[in-house]
Amino acid sequence: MASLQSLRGMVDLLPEQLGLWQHVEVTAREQFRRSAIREIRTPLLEVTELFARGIGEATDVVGKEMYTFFDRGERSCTLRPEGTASVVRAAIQHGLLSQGPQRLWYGGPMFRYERPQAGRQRQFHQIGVELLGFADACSDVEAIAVAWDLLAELGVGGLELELNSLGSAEDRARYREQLVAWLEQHRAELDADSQDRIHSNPLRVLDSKHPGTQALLAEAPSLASALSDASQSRFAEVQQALTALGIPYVLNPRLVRGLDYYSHTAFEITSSQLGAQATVCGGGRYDGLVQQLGGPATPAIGWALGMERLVLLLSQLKRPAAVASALDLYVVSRGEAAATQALALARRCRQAGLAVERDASGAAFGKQFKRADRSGARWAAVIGEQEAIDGVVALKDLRADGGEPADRRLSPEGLLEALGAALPRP
RNA sequence: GCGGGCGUAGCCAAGUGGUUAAGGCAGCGGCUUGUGGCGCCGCCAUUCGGGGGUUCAAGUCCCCUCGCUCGCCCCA
Repeated sequence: MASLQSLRGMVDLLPEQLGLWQHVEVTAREQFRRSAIREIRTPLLEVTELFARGIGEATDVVGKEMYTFFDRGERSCTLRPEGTASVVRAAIQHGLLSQGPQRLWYGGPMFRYERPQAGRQRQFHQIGVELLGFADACSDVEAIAVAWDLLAELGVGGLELELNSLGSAEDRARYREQLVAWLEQHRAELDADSQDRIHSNPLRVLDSKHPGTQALLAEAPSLASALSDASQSRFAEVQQALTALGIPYVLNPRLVRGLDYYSHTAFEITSSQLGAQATVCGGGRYDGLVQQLGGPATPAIGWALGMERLVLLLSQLKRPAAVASALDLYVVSRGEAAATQALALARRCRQAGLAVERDASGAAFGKQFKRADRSGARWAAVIGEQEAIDGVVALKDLRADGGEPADRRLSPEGLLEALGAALPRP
């Protein structure tokens, strides 16, 4: 293969596919606008330390999945593997939090060095929401509802909301001790991966898919029983609010999530139609992160949604979202003088708001009309040698049946007027 | 990082050791130098991801390599 290719796991998005993407983006923007959530954009590249401190040194993301390199100033830089740490960094850096709670969303590419598979790429795209400075249980549910309603609005069905509580930082620390002690006692019975995680990331052992380990875990101390009374009643509040909003959920006590910063509410929205990578949207509460990154103590909740996975679901739908506004006008011409007039006409019509394509081939009219037909345009404007001399254009309705020559001859302004009347104006 | 599957044209794809690499879509040209959708005709892979080997003979078998893909892992 002599020609150059994109890097493994880095995919091109072609015009044909982008109709769906743009539909998602427009719908999401509208959902955020209604939800009083404002956009924030942060750099794709950050100092490595941000992610190491924010996400956690022991996590897989930081430990083995980051695109990290030294720049010319010998600073260690990393392509962002997720969005939350950057948003929090930006909020701290610009004093946003001293202006009160922040309701923010972001979107764009993320990078993780993993083996690609269905629903997993090295460069992928997320849309995410971060509510900074919101402590109450209803805010957790508000965040979840924004995601849930966005997916509903897009018409994605068959989704499941999985829910768990990781408790407060103290609960988690206490439980961690219990769990490590128990795991140590049963070390020999665990699978190799889980053995490695006993000290580095014991909670993840709970989510092991190894059948033997799972069977054994039935006997392990449970996270739920380690929650303080306050944490438990907080979790109950979240569940009540979800019920009040009519959002169905299932409790998943094994849901711990891979990033260190989560506490209390953790959730994932999954689909059975995505293959092994079933999570479309995942998130949770991260009350400690802002302070950990040097900001004021700030409770927060957020989520991220995988664009590729969402688009995958959408493209499986029977009724794919209506895309691509067709062309209004296709301009056909023949001869040098006509080409200039065709260009001028196309430009004039574009200035008036019409979608116009001009055939630049100079080929036989038969060919040009074939392309005009395929372009999906509603009308064709014809400028041949005779029209060029007379300073007129012939207008032809491409939705009419036959192949008879266009008979309406109009001045350019007359054509504009005729089309303006025929087309619905926004 | 570890397993499985697969690489034939822009896309889909037949071909399972015998030599002229089916077919379809798209594209291009013509029937039709000034008028589209249908139809018909023609063109479009000196070569089967790349390299080496076995053989009289390799797209077909073997080895290596690159890539894609699915899964493990992890997560969006």
